[in-house]
Amino acid sequence: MGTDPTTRDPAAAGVGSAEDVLDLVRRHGGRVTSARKLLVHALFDGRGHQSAEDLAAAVQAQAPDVHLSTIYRNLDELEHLGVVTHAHLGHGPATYHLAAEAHGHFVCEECGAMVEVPDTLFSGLSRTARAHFGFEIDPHHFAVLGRCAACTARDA
Amino acid sequence: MGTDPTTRDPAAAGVGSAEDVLDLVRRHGGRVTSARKLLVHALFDGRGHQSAEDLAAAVQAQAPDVHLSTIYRNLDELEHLGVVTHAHLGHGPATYHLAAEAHGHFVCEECGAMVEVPDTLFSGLSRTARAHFGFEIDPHHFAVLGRCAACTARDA
DNA sequence: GCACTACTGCGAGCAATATGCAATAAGACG
DNA sequence: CGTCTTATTGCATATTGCTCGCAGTAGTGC
Repeated sequence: MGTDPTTRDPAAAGVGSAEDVLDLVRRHGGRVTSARKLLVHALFDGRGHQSAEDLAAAVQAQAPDVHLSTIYRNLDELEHLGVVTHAHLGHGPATYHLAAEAHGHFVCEECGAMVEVPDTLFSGLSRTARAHFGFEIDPHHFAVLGRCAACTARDA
Repeated sequence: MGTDPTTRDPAAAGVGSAEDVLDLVRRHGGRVTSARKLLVHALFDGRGHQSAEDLAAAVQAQAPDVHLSTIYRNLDELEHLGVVTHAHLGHGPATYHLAAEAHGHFVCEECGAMVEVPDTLFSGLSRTARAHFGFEIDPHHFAVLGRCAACTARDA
């Protein structure tokens, strides 16, 4: 991956809709269950940074007795398929989103504000990391902490 | 903070030895207990990235019934004093080290290898973050994930 | 020494996530 | 359409990393 915006699994590339994802699941020998269907739709609908619990709530709005562990298991599977990824934005729960929408995050340690950051911002770091350490960074998984503009101003 | 290498709390600056730390603790109205003394020594001795559990083990080698919760409480206090910081290098427990030795981390998602990264590597990102978002990054808290040279080579 | 209270050990509690198991239901096949 | 296979589920329970309340202990100023 690195800063390259394409997804890891070639089969997951070009997955543009919930139906595409479900097709992919089927092609991998998976079954399209109602829980899975609802979860995938929740991922496409509620575009953003949803925790497993958020997603569970969204799914349970349609099918109340889908269990949280089912959500975790399905997120796990979708992650293996390269369709979704999770990111850690702080000390709380992880947030899940479509892999195709991967981007970096800045999170304010003081107020918790979060900024979505285009990958291009990391290209310099990406280059030096590769040059100095042969390391291919993936700037999406962990947020970069710090202090947002507002808090920096207030503290000064 | 940002990429600035000095520590946040001016009182914690120039703390170069376990005794210095204990003095600082005393000056802040804290007591120098045996558990605390051992913990601070463990932090100075086992230079590196130790989890709370590691540190507990080191302390317990001398005083077997120091409880893990005491370790956590003391680490917390030392963190407030600006003497130590913790970093998250992956999905496991946090690692603690002296704040004066702050540095960035690259962690390989595949093999778990960790590279300590000088702050200078982040100066470009630091600049663009400030310029584009007014955001002062602290590149120490969360590791940057990715793939190390060995794994990148093997995968290719 | 003595009192005062920070600190400790302990056990319980918590949030986020994982897992073993028996019951269920996709979906391939006839 | 019925049957069979087995992926998937719901549930309960476990695990991990960390936090908290409490009653007892032990540093420190006097």
